[in-house]
Amino acid sequence: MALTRQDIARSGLKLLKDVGLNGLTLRLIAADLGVKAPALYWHVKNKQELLDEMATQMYRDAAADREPPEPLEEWDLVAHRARVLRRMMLAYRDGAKVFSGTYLGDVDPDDEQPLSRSIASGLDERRAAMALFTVYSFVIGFTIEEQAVYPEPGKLDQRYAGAPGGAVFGNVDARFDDGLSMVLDGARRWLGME
Amino acid sequence: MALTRQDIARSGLKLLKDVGLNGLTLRLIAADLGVKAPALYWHVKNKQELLDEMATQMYRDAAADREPPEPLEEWDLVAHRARVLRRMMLAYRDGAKVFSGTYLGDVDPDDEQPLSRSIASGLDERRAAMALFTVYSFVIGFTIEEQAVYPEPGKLDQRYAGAPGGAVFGNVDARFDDGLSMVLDGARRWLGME
DNA sequence: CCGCCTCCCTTAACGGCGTTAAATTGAACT
DNA sequence: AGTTCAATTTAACGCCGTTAAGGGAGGCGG
Repeated sequence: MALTRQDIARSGLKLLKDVGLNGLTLRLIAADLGVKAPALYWHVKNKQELLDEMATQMYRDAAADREPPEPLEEWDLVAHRARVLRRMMLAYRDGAKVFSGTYLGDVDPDDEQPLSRSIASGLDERRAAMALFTVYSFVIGFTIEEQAVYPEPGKLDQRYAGAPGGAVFGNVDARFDDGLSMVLDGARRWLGME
Repeated sequence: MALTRQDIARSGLKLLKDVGLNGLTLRLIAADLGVKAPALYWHVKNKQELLDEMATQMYRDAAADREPPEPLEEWDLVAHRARVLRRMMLAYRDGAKVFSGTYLGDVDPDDEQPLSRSIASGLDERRAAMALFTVYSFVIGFTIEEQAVYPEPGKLDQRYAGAPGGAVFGNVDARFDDGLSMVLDGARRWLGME
C-alpha cells in the first residue's frame, strides 16, 4: 500500500526516540518504512517539511489524550494543557527542539480558540490570547533547557554533571510546576482576574 | 598568527547572521578565516563544541553592555537583563536556537549569582534561582517562537503569512514586554514579595 | 650549527547526508 | 491490449563533518 505523510511522520517520531535529531536521516526513515530514501520526496517537499509534519503529528497525538480526567475550571485546564504539552515533548529525544518553532500544519484552529475565548468571556480576546502565548512560551523554553540537561529522561548530560544547575534541575517536575504556577498567576492578574 | 577559539566563534557568529544555522558550515568559517576546514579541529573538538563556543561568545558580548544605563531596583534589573537576552539572540539568525540548550563555557558564575542572592536577601536562595530560571525560560521560549515567525528581523516567514498569529506577532516588542511583565509579576509574588 | 620537538596548519580522503533526474513498476481505466 | 498516471527505484551530484598523515616554522638543548 502507498505511503502517506502521516506514516512517514510517525516513523520519524518513532526513530527520533532512539537516535535523536542529529541521527534522524531520511535514509533511516525510508529503511524503517521498507522503501528507498527518494521515495519520501513523493510525499514531502524536503526534510524541513517532514519535520513540520512530525511536529504536527506529535501535536495531534497529544491532543487525543489532552482532555482532562474531569471537567476543570478554566485556569486549571490551562495548567493541565501546559503539562500535557511538556510531557508530549519529553516523550521524544530532542522533542522540544523539533516541536518548537516548526510550522504546525492543518491543526484545526477551532480546536484551540474556545479556550482563549472562554477565558476572555467579555474581556479583550487578544489579551487572553497573549496571556496563553506567554504560558506557551514558558513551557517551550523550560522544556528545551530541560532536554539540554537531560537528553533522555533520567540521563544527565555529562557536561552538566558538576554544574550548579542541580539547584534548578533536581525534581524537574516540581520545578516545572513551580514555574508554571508563577506564570499562570502572573497571567491571571495581568488579565485583571482575581 | 595563530587562531584562537574566540576568533573562530566570532567568525561563526558573523556568518550566522547571513546564512543561518543550516548554512553555517565549518568550511565556510574556515574560508572566512583564511584557513582550511580541518585546521579548526586543532582548536575545537567538533562542530557542537564550536556552537557552544559561539553561544558562550554571544553571551560574553551581551554581558559587556548588559549594565543598565542607571542603577536599577532589583526587579527592574531582571527585566532589563531579560530584554538584553532577547536582543542578543535576535541579533543573529537562529540566534535563539543556537543559544538555547547549549552548554555555556567558562562564564564566570559569580557574575550571575549576586542577583539571585540579592533578590533572596534573607529568603530561600534556591527559590530565588528558580524564579529567575522561570523568567529565563520565558525569554528563551518567546524568542524561539519569534524567530520561527521572523527568521530575520522584520521579514515574516511566508508560512505564517495568513495565520492568526498576527494576533500575537504584531508589535512584537510590546508583546514581549507584556509577557515579561506577567512573568515578573508572578515570580515576585511567588517569592512572597509585594 | 644541528637535530628535535611542539604547535599549527595543509592535503587527501572517507562515508554519509539531502536532494535531483530519469527510468521503472504496477494498478486502474478505455 | 494499450494508455495513463501515481508511486517507487536506480544512479548520481555536490556538500557535509570528520580523520589520518604529513609538512613547515620557531624555539631549544647539545
